[in-house]
Amino acid sequence: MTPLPREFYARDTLLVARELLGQRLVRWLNGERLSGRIVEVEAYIGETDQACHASCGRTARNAVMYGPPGHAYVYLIYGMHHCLNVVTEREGFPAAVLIRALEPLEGVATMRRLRPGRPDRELTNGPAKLCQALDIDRTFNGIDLCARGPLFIEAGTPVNETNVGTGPRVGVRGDERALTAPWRFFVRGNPFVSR
DNA sequence: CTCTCGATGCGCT
DNA sequence: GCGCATCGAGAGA
Repeated sequence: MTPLPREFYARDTLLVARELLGQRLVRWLNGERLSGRIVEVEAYIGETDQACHASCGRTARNAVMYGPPGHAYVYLIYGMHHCLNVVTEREGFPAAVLIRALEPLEGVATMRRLRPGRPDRELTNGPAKLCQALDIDRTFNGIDLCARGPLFIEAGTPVNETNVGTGPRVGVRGDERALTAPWRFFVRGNPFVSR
């Protein structure tokens, strides 16, 4: 329907991360609407966060994180997988939320075709898996998620506080703070949460 | 189910 | 040249 407004993203990253749970990620692919409910995210906040791609300062790769909020930051990892983030906070401050898992809602048949041989629970239960299921690659890096384009986030079903789980981020490296900060948020008990 | 390990491209030092 | 915000195959239990 309507993309979430830029003001949604132009806030504290931990608040945005928490409130992204339950929202709906929408992807238009060849005239078909694919979508999923966001059930797991992680926050990456500023140059002092050693797990953040901006921890070594601004580069060509992480430039989008320094830009205005509400844009997609998509990167290639391990030479073969893509990960989707949404840029948060004010322009000039590098921060983003990684979308780690979705519960498939629309276009499941197409997702199955894009991830052949996988059971339904493994269509979108990881950051690179969901990019594969929704056909998201680096050509989406920098696109505006607040426009009615091929990729955006719209209002979904809110997640009650008692159903929100938190914990340290997955697969990160860095100092004690990076390893232990509880900046991963997920919907408790949801079968599509990764790991 | 759990664990281990290799794949593979590219941005950065 | 190194190292990565991951995934999936294969082995074992």
